[in-house]
Amino acid sequence: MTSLTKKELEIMKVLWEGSELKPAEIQELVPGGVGNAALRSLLLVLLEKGHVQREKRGKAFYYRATTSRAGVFHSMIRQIANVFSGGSPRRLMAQLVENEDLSAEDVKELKRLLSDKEVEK
Amino acid sequence: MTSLTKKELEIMKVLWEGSELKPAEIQELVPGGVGNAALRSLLLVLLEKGHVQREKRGKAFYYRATTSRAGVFHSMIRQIANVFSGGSPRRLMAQLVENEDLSAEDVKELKRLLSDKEVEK
DNA sequence: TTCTATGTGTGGCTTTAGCCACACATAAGG
DNA sequence: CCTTATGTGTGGCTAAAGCCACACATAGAA
Repeated sequence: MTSLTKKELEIMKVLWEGSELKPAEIQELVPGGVGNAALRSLLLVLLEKGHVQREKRGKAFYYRATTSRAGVFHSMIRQIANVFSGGSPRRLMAQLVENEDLSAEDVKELKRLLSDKEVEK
Repeated sequence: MTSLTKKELEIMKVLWEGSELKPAEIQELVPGGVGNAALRSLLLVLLEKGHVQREKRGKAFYYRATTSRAGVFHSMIRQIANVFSGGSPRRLMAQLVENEDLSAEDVKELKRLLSDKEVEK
């Protein structure tokens, strides 16, 4: 899975949330902001990399994501884990518990999720 | 805090683990591998960005990290959270619980960590 | 049918990342 | 003192990221 640059990721974020969109629509939703021509260039790159497909409807191309949000998430997490926790997801999560000050409620919720996980095994 | 590129991050990883090192020493430890001259160029960039300091001892400069591992970790996590969980660390962790198949032992350990967190509040 | 607003394709620009060759400097050992 | 192994500084290269101007195309309204 070819990796995504910062700007490409912003675009994928929009597509993961918005299903089928044409450039002008995507443009307005890109978090960092981007010109129309620049956006279209990036869409072509994403097309080549296989991260999106497009289909002509009327005058415009409509784009949709083809690579899964979860897959990209997973590989980004793995990269971070490699640097900060020797590749271990568990140790990564442990560091998150330490560093990202969670509210008492957050902690409760997470414990609940983990318990569910235990049961379904 | 200026952000780090892939290669710069690899170098910082080495420095976070190795305290005071000269280029030749760093070079051998960089995970992805890198030429000596290339490495030194990157060190100068890191110097300008304020991520490292250096001090001459004998013939060589010895480098050490000045930005904290935890700080960089935090900001990288925040970036990922922005894309994948609306900026919320809790939801990020929830996604990790869902996606990163943890062993039964991992789950237990994490619950324990969370319980500790609860107590110390 | 003609016009126009909306899209597209193309070519090319600037900046940054990443890398390296080569000339010069110098600590430290003989 | 002289040599040499080890570092450094400089200048510059290529590839990729990110961006945009402008000419051409055409769906759909008038």
